[in-house]
Amino acid sequence: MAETDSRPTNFIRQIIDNDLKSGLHTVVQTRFPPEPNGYLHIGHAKSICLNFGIAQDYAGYCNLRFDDTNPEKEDIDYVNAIQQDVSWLGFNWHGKVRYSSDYFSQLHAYAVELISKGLAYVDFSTPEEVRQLRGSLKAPGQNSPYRDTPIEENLACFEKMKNGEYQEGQCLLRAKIDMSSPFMCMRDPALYRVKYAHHHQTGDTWCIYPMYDFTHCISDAIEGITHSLCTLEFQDNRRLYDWVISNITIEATPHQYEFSRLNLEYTVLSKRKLIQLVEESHVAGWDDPRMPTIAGLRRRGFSASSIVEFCKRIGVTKMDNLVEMSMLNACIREELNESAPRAMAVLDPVKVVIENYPTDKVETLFAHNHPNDESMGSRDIPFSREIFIEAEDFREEANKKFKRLVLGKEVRLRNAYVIKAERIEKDVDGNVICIYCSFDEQTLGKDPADGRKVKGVIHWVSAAHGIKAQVNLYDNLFSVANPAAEDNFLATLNPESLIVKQAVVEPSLKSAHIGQSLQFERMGYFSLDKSSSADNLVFNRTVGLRDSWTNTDQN
RNA sequence: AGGGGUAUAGCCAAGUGGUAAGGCAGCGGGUUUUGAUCCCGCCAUUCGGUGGUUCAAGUCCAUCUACCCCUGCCA
Repeated sequence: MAETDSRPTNFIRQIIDNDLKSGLHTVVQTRFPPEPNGYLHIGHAKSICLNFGIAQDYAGYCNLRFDDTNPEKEDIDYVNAIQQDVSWLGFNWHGKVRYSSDYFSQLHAYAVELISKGLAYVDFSTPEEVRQLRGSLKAPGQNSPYRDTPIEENLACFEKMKNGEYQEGQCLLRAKIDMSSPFMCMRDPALYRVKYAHHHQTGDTWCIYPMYDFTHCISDAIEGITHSLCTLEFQDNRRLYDWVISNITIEATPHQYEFSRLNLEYTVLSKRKLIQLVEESHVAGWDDPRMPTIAGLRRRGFSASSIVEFCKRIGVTKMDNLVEMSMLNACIREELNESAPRAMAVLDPVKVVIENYPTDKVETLFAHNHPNDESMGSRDIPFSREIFIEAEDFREEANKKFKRLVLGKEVRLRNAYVIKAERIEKDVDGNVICIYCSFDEQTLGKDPADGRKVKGVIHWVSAAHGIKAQVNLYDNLFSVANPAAEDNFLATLNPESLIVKQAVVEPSLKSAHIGQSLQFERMGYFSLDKSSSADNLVFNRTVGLRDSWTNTDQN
């Protein structure tokens, strides 16, 4: 298992340590609050690990709450998928699943309280007028003409809003705060808007829906959340969060703390962009193995523990960041190196005929399933006169740096004999279609008796016994490190993010199960795709092996 | 004079006045029937810049610079 031993330390945990020490809190309560408008991605995993991780380490609680205040963008399919992903990552939420919509009645009552206190009003300005009067970053805004409507009239109007007597966009409930505040979100922010939309939880009960800023803080307070953790872009909103809590009658005083969101090289992590990739079919779906979604990573072959480990390694700060993909890859490699059984698969087969090997002979060779772990057992591998090797493992001529098969030279067949390339056959285009070799029958399980050194080792599969399999090789979805910074991120999609190979794999792989991870020796780690069937194996490459040779200019 | 934030190695990130952790990447070397793994070693005289306080500053003060966020009836 890939796992660092120490507990994470970050500024949020330090705040909690202090709150516990000072007696401000005795129990820590957090929450993970996704909006069900898309699938969870690795950025959410960071937040999940932070919130649930804190609950675990401090013997507190973490709620799962769907922030479902905008029915137009949300869907029940997403709420189901999100629950699956959180569970798959290995976390258990406290009690039942919560929904902001559970609190619609209470939220409504708090809105009425604000109106009654003269702290909120119904504005009949058009969206355009509201925008005009808001002012700009440099200039203060101006009060709405509806700002001084008497309390009783506001109460009546809000009641009409709730009863469906106004059209969408005709009016909205606004907090009465300060139109000249340097915080734009404090310039009389919208609290409720009219929406005749069907809600996945509340159906058609409501035609007015509360805004995020009004809903989130109150939901936190209702649930007894002590530390409400969100990302940096909500820092300004914290003023509104605190304003609402301090102006309504509620006991709890949750506090919001912000950390930086995760940015990962060569991919995008914004819900909007991810939705676009799926809807415009640039990928095969939310669980396309190239997607940075939890579902995509899972199908790619990433384990939950490797994702949790990744989140542990990247830490939690307020610094903007762009994490290298190598960080994520290292987490899964480290784990799979220990846990994945080895096997041999030839992705680009070229035929090898061992001329001095008996025509009809079939030997059953033996191979360890793991080079450093005897407990993982062994398997049988058939060997015969005709085998397939990787096309790139043969060259007619090469310098001494090339430790594979070269015409006239020897190489070791993994788990088998040393062979020597004697001659080749080419097709009309000059492609090598068959390599004729001889083998040294004294070299099974031991070095040549005469002491000659054979440096290279290559993998192979018996031609008569190997089984066909589709192997999907994945590369970065985008060809630039930070696609989100591009004017048109779609223009930087990597056309070679998926390369499909018709491979030949050793027969033992017939018994692999869906989702199983394996190492194809010298090729990388692979996972059996969910589309696989007994007579149609499909493997996804999770990640390649670390390679200090093919990336140099040695070849 | 809009406001809110952030600057420690290629990337991530500890550090909370006492003399720069760790991980990823990279670079040497050893072992190896995976160019993998594993093992050994190297990788910030300096913390965005400049001043200042102090016996002592990445940590405190001043000032400058760069970058991110904020003008949805999205979250």
